[in-house]
Amino acid sequence: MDHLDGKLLDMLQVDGRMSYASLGKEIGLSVTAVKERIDKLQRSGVLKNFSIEVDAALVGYSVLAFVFIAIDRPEYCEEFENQILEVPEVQECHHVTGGFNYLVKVMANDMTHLEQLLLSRIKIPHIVSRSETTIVFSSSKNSSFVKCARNGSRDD
Amino acid sequence: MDHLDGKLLDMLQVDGRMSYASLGKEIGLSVTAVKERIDKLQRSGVLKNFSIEVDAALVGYSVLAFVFIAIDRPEYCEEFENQILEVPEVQECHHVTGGFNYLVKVMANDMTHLEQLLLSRIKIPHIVSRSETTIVFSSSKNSSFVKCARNGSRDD
DNA sequence: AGTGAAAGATGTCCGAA
DNA sequence: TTCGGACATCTTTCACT
Repeated sequence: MDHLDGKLLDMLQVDGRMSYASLGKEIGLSVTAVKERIDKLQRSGVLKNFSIEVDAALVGYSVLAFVFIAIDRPEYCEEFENQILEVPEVQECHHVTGGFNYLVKVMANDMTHLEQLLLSRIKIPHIVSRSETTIVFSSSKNSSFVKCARNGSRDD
Repeated sequence: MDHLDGKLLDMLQVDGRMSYASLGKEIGLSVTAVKERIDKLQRSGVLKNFSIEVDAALVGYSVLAFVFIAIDRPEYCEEFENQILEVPEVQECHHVTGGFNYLVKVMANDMTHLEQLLLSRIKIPHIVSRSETTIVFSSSKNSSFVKCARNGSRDD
């Protein structure tokens, strides 16, 4: 992965529909060379997939929350992760340092929905011993952009 | 936004390169009808943009952290948000409930880089009074998928 | 790794219902 | 909103450097 690959990844994150021709024009490569690089980035797993970004609020998820979870015993961790994988409203589940074991990011339609999710699917009896929920008022930044091109050469 | 729009959004989140023809085959609409719906979803802002997902670890971001931030005085919040917007390693910045004001998600190349980011760009003097950093060991789930289609009708 | 050219697939625009 | 058809553009493959 060199600097040109980084630029390709940055450009495609901004517009995943850019053609090989216009990508190539930006970095000075032919259509075929660009395609070959992108294919290779996909095969290596760096480019996980082509996608779209959806405005969660506009499709009805007006509540966002972060929930810290403490697990009763370490051997229950795998079971917890498996259960959480099944919950579509949970976008992220991180094993973390500190007084809790997991940090979970949850989307919900409203407070009632969040309450129901926490009670019925997240604070799993006999597995989760303690939890602490933080509600998001608003997000001044909420992207998934990963800067790939190193700075130092102009990218205009 | 009806059920078919929801299905389109779900399918495009999984594969943003699906052709109008194959999208149409799945939901029983013509190429033109699919294009018209997708254009409309973009205009309304529900579909924010076409993009790709990049594996952060594979491009060198091996450290992920969540940082709680307490702001000294409420009138410094805007300045904090503006400063944070400029930091590419900060993916998310949420105004939250609880003992802190903000929760920030940060990517870094390594621990040294994280330390440097915290000291030089996040724990801003005279604005940030207190912070608490949680390091991520591993993530069993880290997606940005937003389920848009309501359940009840089969989607095979 | 890179190139250009040809062929097939796809996006886009149109008039009509 | 939806459709099908016509045309422009893009993707993909190939032979070659």
